[in-house]
Order: sequence, then structure tokens, then C-alpha cells
Amino acid sequence: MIVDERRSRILQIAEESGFVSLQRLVTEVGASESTIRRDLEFLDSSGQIQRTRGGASYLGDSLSDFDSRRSRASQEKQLIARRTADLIAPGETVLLDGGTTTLEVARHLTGKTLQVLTNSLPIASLLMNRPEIELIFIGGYVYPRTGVALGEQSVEALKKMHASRLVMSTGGITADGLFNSNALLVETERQMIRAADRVTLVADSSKFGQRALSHLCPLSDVDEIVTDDGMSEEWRLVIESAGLKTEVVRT
Amino acid sequence: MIVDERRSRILQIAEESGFVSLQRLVTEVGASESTIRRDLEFLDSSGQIQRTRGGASYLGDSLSDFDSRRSRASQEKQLIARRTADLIAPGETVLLDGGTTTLEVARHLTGKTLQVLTNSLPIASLLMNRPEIELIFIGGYVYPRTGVALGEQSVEALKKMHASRLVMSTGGITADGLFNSNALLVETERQMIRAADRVTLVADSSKFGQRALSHLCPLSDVDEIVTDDGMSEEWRLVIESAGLKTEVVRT
DNA sequence: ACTAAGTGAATGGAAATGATTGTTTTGTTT
DNA sequence: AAACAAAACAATCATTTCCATTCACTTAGT
Repeated sequence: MIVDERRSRILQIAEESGFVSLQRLVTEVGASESTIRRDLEFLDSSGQIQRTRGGASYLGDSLSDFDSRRSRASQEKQLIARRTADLIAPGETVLLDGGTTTLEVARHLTGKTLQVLTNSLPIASLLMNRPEIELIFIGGYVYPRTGVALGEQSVEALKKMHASRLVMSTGGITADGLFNSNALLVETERQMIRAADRVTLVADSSKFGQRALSHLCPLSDVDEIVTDDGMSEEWRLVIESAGLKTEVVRT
Repeated sequence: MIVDERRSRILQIAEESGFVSLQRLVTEVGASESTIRRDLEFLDSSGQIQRTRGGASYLGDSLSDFDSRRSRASQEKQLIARRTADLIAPGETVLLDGGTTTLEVARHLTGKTLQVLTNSLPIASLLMNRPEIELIFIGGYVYPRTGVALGEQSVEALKKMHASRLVMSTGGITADGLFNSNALLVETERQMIRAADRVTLVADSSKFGQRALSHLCPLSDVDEIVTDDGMSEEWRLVIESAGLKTEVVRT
């Protein structure tokens, strides 16, 4: 088996349940304990997982109820979320993807008269009691921990919907486009892109240059990116030459 | 078992009721007393719980606080919910309607390996982090306050689903059948009945004789009723002559 | 054939665990 | 209030589990 493939698989398994024991990885991936350890070491040093005794825990945009309550969103995410919310005009129909940043965006939407479509349970729970927001939930198989509905049913439901804007997050951005770690999620997000007139990507600057398991879409599918000023000039050029508008918040 | 996993579990248990005894943790987590003590010490020093003699109390908003804030379910509902949960065998595919009683049923489902379909946001939020439960959400227009998905999209989604059992609530029961106050809700519930092999109705005894806006279905659509012993003998005859099984819990 | 990278097994050391001990606290009885 | 028993606790120790390191082996590319 190829190295990258094995590591991707480890990441995927780690993401599913948040925790993976080393032993489980040994049996599921089929490599020796030593190799898995080395992989975990690599993935830890590259910041994708956190090694713990006996296994590893997934880092990244998985929002479990634990995470959202304990560690609040970082300052970058807060600022990005607020700016993104400012872009949204009253009366719009907004499609909201799952993720910690989009959840923060949802927090800032309260008070505006909006129609909100989402496949994220945390976002729906947040907005459910707001009379000024008409909420439509996109059903499907609910992915554990993140509380995001995915799969064929979600895709089918999305086919019948239309929104003026999609606010989405991503696992990584390169010149090739956007990436995410979960194949089912990618499929659902692709359908979201099709359903929306305008695509607004929220991504803190650490996402640039990151590449994850599944390719989601080319850069040209995105209309604008809201990010923080940690983005290098280099990436700014890549993004703007692809015809995307960039909104940069100062931290 | 991995350290972090065990500590997360301790936190989760602590959160549920606000306080946990050490002994309960020993049996539920399956670690030795020493280990649990060490974990409690750690969680205390990191400020997540407060150790007390005999156990520990959760810091922050415990779920039971949350529950008691929004009037806790009555004793009847609790008992009905527990009995209903006992009827459900591991491995079943259960369709759960919205409502406070069905939410209580959902609470008692944790621990069983099940497939759960629901259109209720509160139920989905409750079950979303339970690894033993595969959760499928039925999307649609989210009705404010109750957090239940309704409407054409929900009906369409339900047409493609099938469950071994439906647990539903109702606004009122007469010899003519079941009633509910919301036309959209009635439509969705009718489709639920079609999608399920067996229909279990949860209804406290005050519902008998009540008639609401919309007629939902005849009594013959229901297979069994779980209720409390406030039901009069008269109603018992009506129900049983319609061929329904009745489960009566003693208050 | 040689090198470099990757892999798997073996080793010793570190950390975590469970059982045991003796001590402190709590509640009950007199 | 004093004496006692039961429960809860902290401290210690042997055992187990986990980990980093090392080394030998395989594979792929030059």
C-alpha cells in the first residue's frame, strides 16, 4: 500500500469517531504497529491529528458537542464569521454547510429576516427558535460527532432546492481547488454548489496549501473567499487570478 | 480503553445528571476505583468537574439543569416513555415522531443498537453523539418552537423509507381515531404510518376524548397504545374492541 | 550492485493501571 | 459527647500496557 493512501485512510478513520486506538488502526489498516506509529507521528507533526497515549484524536473542523462547548472558536473564525454574516442581505435564501466556522456565521445571522437551508444539526438547533428565520433542514444520514446530514437522501433533497447563496467551509485549498476529507460529505457539498447562485467560502488562512482526501471542486466554482490576514501574498495572487473575490479580515 | 476516551465518557456521564458517584463510574466505565479516582483528580485540576466526597459534580450547564428549566416531563410521561422503550428490541429500525413524550422515549433508547429515523430536531440532537445509534434525519420545513420538520419535503423523504416501528404521539383520541392540531403535521404523520410496519402510540390518559383540528387516522391504523392508568374502563373497551393492544403503566 | 526509503520485529524504559495498605472522614449508636 | 463501624480517601507497589529507539530486512530506483 502507498504511504499517502494509508495516511489518508488513517485520517478518515480518525475523523469518523474522533478517537482511534492504535490497535484498531493496526487491524483495520493492516500495517504493523511500528508503521502506524510512524504515520501517527507524521500526521501529528503536520497538525492533522493529536497523538495521545494509545491512539490519536482527530483535529480539524469536526465539531462535536464537546468541542463547541469547551474550546470556543478562535478569534480568526469569529472575525471571519462576522464579516461573512455582513455580506448576507436580509431576505436572502442562504444555504449553510456544516462546520465550526459556519456555525459561527449562523450565530451572527440572528436578527435578519432570512430563509436558511442547512444540513447541520447544531446550526439548526441554534436557529430553530428564531421567528425571523425560516428554517429548512436537509435530511439524511447524520454523521456522528459533526451532526451533519449526508448521503444520497441529502443529495436528493438538495436537488429540489435553490438558494441565493451558499456559505461553505472546506478542509483545504490548493490551486487545484477545494478538498475535504470525507467522500460522502464532498458529494453533498457538490450538490450544494449546484443549488446556489453564489458560493461564499469561509476558510482561515491555515487552510491554504492543505490537501485532503477528496477533491471537492475547482476554485472557479467559488465566487468569494472570506479569510484572515495570515494568507500569504502568493496565495492571494493564486486566488485572485482565478477570478475570486477575497474578503480579508484583520486579526 | 484509551485515557482520553474514558475521561470523555466520565464527563459525559457527569454532565447528564450534574453529579456522579464514584461507584457508578466504576461500574459504568468499567475501570478500577483507583483509575477513576485518578481521572477525577485530573478532570478537577483541569477545571472541568468539581470533586466532592463520593463522586464529582459537573461544572457548567448540566443537561438536567436544562431539562428542569423547561418543565420536566411529568411522571406519567416518564413511565410511559420507559415502558415504550422496553418494547423496542435491539436491531430495530424505529421511526420517532416529534413531541415531548417521544423525546423521553428517545432518552431511554440509548444503549441499544438501533437505527432511528426522526423529524424532530431535539431528538436528533440528543441521539447524534451516540455511537450505537445510526441516525437518519427526515428533513423539511422546521416548525418553530417544536423543532419538527414538516411539509412536502418531509413527506417525500418518508416515501423512500421504511421502519419496523413508528412511535408517535397525538393531540387527542376519540372513537373516530387520532387528531392533531396542525394540518402539515398530520400530513407528515400519515406518511410515517404508511412507512412503518407497526404503530405504537404514546399518549397519557388525558388525551382520551380530546378532539383537535385535524383528523389524523382511524384507530385501526394503530397497533398498540402505551398509556397510564388514568384511562377509564370505558375507553379501554373502545380501544380494545378496535383491536388495539394496550400497555398500561401504573403511576 | 548500490543506495535510500520504508517497513516490521525486538528491546528497554516510561507511563498507566489495579490491588492493597493504612489513614481520614462521616454517620450511628450508646 | 465518646466510641464505634462503614465508607471514602491517599499513598504505595507489582503488573501491565504503551512508547521511542534500534536494527535487520525488503523494495524501488539509479
